Amino acid sequence: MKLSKAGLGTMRVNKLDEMYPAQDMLLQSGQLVQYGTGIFGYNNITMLVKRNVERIIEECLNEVGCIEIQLPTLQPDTIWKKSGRWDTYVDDGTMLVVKSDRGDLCLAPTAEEACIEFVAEKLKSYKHMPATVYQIGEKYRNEIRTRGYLLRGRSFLMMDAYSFDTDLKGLEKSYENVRNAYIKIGKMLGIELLPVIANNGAMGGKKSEEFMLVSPIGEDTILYDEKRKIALNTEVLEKENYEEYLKEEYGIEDISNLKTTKAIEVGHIFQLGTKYSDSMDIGFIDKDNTKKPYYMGCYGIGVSRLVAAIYENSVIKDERGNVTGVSLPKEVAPYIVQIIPKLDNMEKVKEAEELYNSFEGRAILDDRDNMSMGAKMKDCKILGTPYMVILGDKVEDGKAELENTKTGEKEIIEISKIKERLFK
RNA sequence: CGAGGUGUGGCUCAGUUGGUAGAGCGCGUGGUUUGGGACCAUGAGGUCGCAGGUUCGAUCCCUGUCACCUCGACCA
Repeated sequence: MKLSKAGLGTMRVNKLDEMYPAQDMLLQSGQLVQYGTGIFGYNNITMLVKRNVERIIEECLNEVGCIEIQLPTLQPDTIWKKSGRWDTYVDDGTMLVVKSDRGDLCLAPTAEEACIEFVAEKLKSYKHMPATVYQIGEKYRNEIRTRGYLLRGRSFLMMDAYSFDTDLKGLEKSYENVRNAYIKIGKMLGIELLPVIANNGAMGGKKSEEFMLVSPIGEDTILYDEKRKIALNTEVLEKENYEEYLKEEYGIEDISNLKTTKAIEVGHIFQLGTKYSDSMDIGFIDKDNTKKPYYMGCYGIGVSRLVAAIYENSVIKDERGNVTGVSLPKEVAPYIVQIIPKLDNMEKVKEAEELYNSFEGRAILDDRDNMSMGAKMKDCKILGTPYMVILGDKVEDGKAELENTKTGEKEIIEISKIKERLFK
């Protein structure tokens, strides 16, 4: 991307939101555009970060045998009335209802009903299971209280997966399978996604864990011990018989000496059991030729929330603690390097152009004139590009200064070796 | 839905004890600049959220309304 043609508008930012500096910066620099409470448009870079996150999630789920599908976002009230959740969600205000002359519809807040209808015609026999399907799509919830820009909006991108098994044992296996994929997703994203024991009450069913990113801006409070690999959401303690729940489902007896930490919930996985199969009366034919309910699991990842969390987790500060920008993890950064040539030096401009081309779309060339080098360096950090290459008078031809924007480390390197260095 | 707060140019905000508005940044033009947010000159851009009321006159006072933000119950 050439910045002179990017139409990014102003990048200089004023005083930033103390709680969510990274997202305020995105808004002020035009990388996010707000349309209303909890409703945002994405500019090029934020959109591409989101797409990279999607791609990583897809790869990890595909690897463990999940099948990607696409369910409708606009859904008829009929399937929701079948499960009994229409009235619940309409009454509590989370459901965005669309009235039409052909009946009521909703902008789906989640898709258990749609998914079970989807598989009902396909997973007819025990021979067709286990099966896990997933989709990545926009979800809508008329949140009574939105919060933290993309962290909780009324419209958000969510990956939702649903597993179908013939019995509880199978469900436990499918659950474990997706759980492992989630852990890998965290690794691939370059962040630590921590499995945290959650209250299973909300969706019904047995086991339930949340995947959290430890962060001071998190809404949730967790109890955590890194060595013993125990983490649980404090809301579990509000549960009746929580000791029994922890022991039976997770084999945990001792929860003393856990330290308290704030965390952002980016994923949640549930063993639903037969709840929806029963309420909607949908199932399969088992070996003994009788109809039985599916054992179902459901698994979510808030993709847009994850994007927000990654940004907030990537802020860089100056000595005085002021936020000066972000440095995205290489794993999700759409542009890995930002090239800043001294424009009145034709040799440097030529070198910059060649380097830019060699990155085949993964680099930003700052070719804006009438702007100081220093200003461009600041802008690099506002866009979140992980590396900066400066081609100026201070280095001889054929060499450049390479800076890691996260650590601030700088080195003089031969231009021909930059690409290799960044992709190793 | 309960409690608080804020609406003034693209962004951050001043201001008018009531006489229809300013700054910095950004944007346009000409020129000088070019290594961690340079400068000079010049220009464009606002029915002061919206609707009523009081007043000779309202962006300012009153009432209503809408939008947005923060805190509670809900959630990826």
